[in-house]
Amino acid sequence: MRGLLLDIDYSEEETQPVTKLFVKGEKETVAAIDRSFSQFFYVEAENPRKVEKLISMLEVAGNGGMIKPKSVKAVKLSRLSKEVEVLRVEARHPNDMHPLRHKIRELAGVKEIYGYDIPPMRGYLIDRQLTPMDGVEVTGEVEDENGIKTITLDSHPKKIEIEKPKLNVMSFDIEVFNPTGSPRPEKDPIMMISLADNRGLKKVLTWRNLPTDLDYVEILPTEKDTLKRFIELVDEMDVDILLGYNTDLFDFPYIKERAKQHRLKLTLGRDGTEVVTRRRKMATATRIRGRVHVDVFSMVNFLANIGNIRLIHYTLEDVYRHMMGKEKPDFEFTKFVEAWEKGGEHWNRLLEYSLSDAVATLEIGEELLPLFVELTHVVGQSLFDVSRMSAGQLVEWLLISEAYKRGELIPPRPVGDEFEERVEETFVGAYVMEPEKGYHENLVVFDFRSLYPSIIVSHNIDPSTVNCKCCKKGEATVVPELGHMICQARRGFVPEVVERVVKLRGDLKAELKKHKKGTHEYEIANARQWALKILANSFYGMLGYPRARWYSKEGAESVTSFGRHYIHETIKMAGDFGLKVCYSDTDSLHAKLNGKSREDAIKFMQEVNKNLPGIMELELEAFYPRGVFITKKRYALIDDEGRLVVKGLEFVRRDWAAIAKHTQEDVLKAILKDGSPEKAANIVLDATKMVLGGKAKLEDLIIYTQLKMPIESYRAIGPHVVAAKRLREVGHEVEPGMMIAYIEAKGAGSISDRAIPVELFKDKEYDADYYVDNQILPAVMRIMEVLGYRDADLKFEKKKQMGLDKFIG
DNA sequence: CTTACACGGGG
DNA sequence: GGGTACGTGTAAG
Repeated sequence: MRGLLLDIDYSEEETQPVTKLFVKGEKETVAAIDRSFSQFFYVEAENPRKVEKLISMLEVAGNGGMIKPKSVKAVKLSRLSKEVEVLRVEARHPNDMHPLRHKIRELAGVKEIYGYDIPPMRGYLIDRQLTPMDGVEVTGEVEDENGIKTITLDSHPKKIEIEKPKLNVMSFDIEVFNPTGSPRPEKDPIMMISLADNRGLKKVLTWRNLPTDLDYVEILPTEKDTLKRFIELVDEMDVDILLGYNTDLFDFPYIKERAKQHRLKLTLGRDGTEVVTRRRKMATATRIRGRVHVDVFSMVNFLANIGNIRLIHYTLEDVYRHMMGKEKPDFEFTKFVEAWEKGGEHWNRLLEYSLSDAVATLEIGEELLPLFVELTHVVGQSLFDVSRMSAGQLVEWLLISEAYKRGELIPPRPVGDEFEERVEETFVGAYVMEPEKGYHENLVVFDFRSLYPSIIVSHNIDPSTVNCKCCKKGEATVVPELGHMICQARRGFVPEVVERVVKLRGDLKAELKKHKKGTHEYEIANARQWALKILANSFYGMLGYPRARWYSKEGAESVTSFGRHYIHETIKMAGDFGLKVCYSDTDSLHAKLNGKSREDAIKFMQEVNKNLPGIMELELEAFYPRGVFITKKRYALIDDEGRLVVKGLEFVRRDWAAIAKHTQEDVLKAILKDGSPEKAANIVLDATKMVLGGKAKLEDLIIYTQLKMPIESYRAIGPHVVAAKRLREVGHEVEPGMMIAYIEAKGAGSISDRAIPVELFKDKEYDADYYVDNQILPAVMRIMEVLGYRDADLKFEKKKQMGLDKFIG
């Protein structure tokens, strides 16, 4: 059978490890079963022959029996490009890997062990050279099992070229009952589940029978039936990719708990299996066998981390506005209970809002999936994994795969002292210019994104080439300022891979010109070149990341040293051309047009590019009509479409009062949208006047902070802890996870002493000074002070009015 | 001054 | 698979 390798899964059947490939063919999706893969690692030893003998006789007690290696044999590989003979040890079972490695580590003469920290699924893909989301051919015996056709492989699956089938993409979203502020999965039901797919399906499943005229609403008898219907629809629609927004951290864990309460198995798997949630300390991810669960938020977050999307907040609403240029309805989470209980127009709006979340998630997902599918192709790991990886992890898995192909040993991930030592190692990073603080108009931003990959390639920077022993004096390249010697006799592994990525991208950019924008071919080639660009730009970060396998402090600092050299040159050229550079960070250059036209700016860029060596290229990021620069790494810009680009200012969060958040937002808009710092100053004055005059609405003063532990566990008694105690005193049930909503009251004592839960605030007087001095002013002052305002200028006081009017003209 | 705790996305 | 998420903010102590 030939088809698309949608996903891969590893499990155990009667203690035998089994790898399952889910292959989407023209007619159906099958599970191909491979029982032939064994995990392995390599042992480097002083005397390989002797150690080989020791290993072959090895027996370790563990896993309820005696563990023996499946096989051991000597092979010739390379380590940092130098040939080395090592022993390949295969394990009968993945669980044997750990005890075997530890026992072997203790054998006399063993120097290092490689490749033990590659999980079976990933190792399988690398060893078999398969690419998920790409063509595969499987052969073997067919049988039906659990409702899915199964093929027991009789040979290794083969990577092939295929016409890509259209995938069934569905998005979903849940709304949950939240009477205590934050919903408690053990108690609070799921009110509704919305679904949208790429074939026009739009549905809201709910179990509350309130009048509504919305035709996409399907009413079910109970919450359990609603969940069952969701599972049924996923199966019926034969979903390949299931999308959600923050579903890893919220929806799936929540649904799982609700299903547990109802003793319902969440059998979303294509083979009828339950979803598997891997709960890790900080991240959880839910896997659905035979389908790919993609959390759109994690893709968005990835693009935010690499600087491709820059927003103040990454809510679905904000991301949708930014990416699709459309508004979606909003619904206050504090109004959920009322809508659920009382129905009416609120109920209709809640249903609409819920569906709009699923629709927006689908649209954003469809926009981003091509990129992540291409990353999957290049990196060679599953879409499920790739969509959740950081840029550094992507590069690392690409390198692991490339290393394996070349017979290069995979360095272990650094642990313990090695990691600690690396953290201690600091080096001079990129050049960041002190910005010309304040408000500017007519800005152009260039970036040098390909700077670091070009440096790595053209200067051959690799863990093995910095200060190598092989080059004679005069042969190696000398790094500016640092004096490191870079080997020129031997090509490094990292630059070789970077070069391949960069070259592939160059080819694609040429191919792109052959296609018309908007055609399928163009979109695919464009996603692919984008993927390659992201990867190329991530190698440097990896070199300097203490947890990276191919870490090289000397390599990383050599890259930044060359980088500083080039950016300084470019800044100088911009100045000579007549642009006024007001900020620069690493590989970017922000300049005022300074009377020049946009065309002139582009001419300048072309001029620079003419004189740059190799693949190095200065690119136009965008023109920005207005901007305000605050400090290094903190600035805000507005583009031609009126979109705000905010860097380093996103410090107003839910544990801040709404009045502070709104004032900060309004201030930024006044400065950037209206170009009026004066208007911004007046906004702050009005806000402080209102608060000091006792006129603020209580709901704008509420601070939401989550109680993360039982009250007794707190050593530092913060305001939300005191507020929670007060709630408990009047008989409320207080438990970890609850959102505490409180207001600061006027009076004596610390902030904590005066934190009153909203429910108990009643006729109390709020602490106006706190809201002005600790909420509004800190939120806006960073911005306002670079515009020449002091906090006293923005705090409404009667006696100062006269002077201030004069000041702001 | 150091230490403790919370934020993000979701509802 | 496994893990030290991660960088930055306020208030308590």
